[in-house]
Amino acid sequence: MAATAPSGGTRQSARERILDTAFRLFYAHGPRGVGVDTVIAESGVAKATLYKHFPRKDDLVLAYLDTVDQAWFGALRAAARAAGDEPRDQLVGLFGALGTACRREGYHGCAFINTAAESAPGSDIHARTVEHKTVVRAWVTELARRAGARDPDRLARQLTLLLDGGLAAGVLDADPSAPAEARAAAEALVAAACPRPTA
Amino acid sequence: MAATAPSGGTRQSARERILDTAFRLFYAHGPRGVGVDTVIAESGVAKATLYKHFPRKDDLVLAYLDTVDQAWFGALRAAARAAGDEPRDQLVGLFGALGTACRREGYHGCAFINTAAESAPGSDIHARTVEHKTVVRAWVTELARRAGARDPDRLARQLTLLLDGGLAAGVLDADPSAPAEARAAAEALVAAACPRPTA
DNA sequence: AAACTAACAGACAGGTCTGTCTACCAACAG
DNA sequence: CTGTTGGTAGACAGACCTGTCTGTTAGTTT
Repeated sequence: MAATAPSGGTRQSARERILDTAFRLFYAHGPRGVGVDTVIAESGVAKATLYKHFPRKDDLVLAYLDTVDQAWFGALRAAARAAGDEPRDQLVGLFGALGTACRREGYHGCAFINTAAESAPGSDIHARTVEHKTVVRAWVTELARRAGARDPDRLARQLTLLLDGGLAAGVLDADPSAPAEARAAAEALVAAACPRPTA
Repeated sequence: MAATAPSGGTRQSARERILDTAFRLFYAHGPRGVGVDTVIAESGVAKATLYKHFPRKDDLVLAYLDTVDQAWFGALRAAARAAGDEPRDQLVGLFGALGTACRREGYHGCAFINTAAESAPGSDIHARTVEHKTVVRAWVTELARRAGARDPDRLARQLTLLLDGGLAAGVLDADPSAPAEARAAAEALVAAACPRPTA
């Protein structure tokens, strides 16, 4: 999801260099589109070192997904908090993270959707992508509940659909109107689903 | 996007067999996840024959995208028509295609989003996926205009975001609640965007 | 009958992929 | 001084990838 790579000012350990490089390359080309040799070359690490930290390439992909999960979920929470204390406002505010991500150089849609598209449905990697979406939706559901939504599950599903739509559109083109319209639609849906205006 | 493969009852030509097989395999595993040899083996065709009809693998992928485009766009139009003559109802009705696709065996999300995720942004293939989404959105925009929407572009953008969200969710899991909620959200958005109720 | 067309069958080249292995080096702890 | 830890450098195996090439077979047209 086009989040910032974890940066380190000081000299990084081999593990960190591998993860940073993998993050950058995997997000840009998809895990399947990047060979282990490329990660090795660009991170300036020995092959044995990479395979010591990540015995199989899939382990590296899972670590990459964990990194993205933290970054993106963090961005969503930050955007929600920035919208104020009212859960109702936060439900709309979290779409700010979408706009921020979309404007970032090299934005290429949702890392989880993109990775899920190229992984087998039963695999560990696919399961991890599903898990991420489940956790995010659970968080939105809780927010919807606190916002007094008539049916929090329903509102959360609708909002995450919009969010995923905005992210999915990002893999095609990074048109900034998508996040803006997603936010506007979210406002309408929240207004329709929460009985009494909080203010 | 999980549309039906073109079927032929009689003996198919080599070209048709190649396209049908490519459709099935590419949709299930992604174009990059299927080797030309596999397409050859499963379609029972000689290698020279495949390369005669499709000089490069990319040509086969483009033909695959054309097939999906026809099938999915056709399904959208059919679902819209099935909802009646009122453009307003058609805007909601087109989401029926999402539910139908989602319930199909082997449903795996949107072929265009999935393919775009694994293709380079400047490539022919990527351009074709963008073109498809553009055409669909233009069609929805026209529908929104005929429905008397205050801002047809805006409503179309919001509805296609929902549609893409529903399709993107399909690559994670084929939960049938997603299409249902997408449709419900579409109803709310259409109601909010079209000034006077038609009836 | 002869020529042409479409397809089949499969070897082959040249490249890339993952993952394993050997050998070496530098820092540091006891 | 010696053993351990963490890293570098790169050869190697075995599989798979795309795309080309040779040769054969069957049906159709002239």
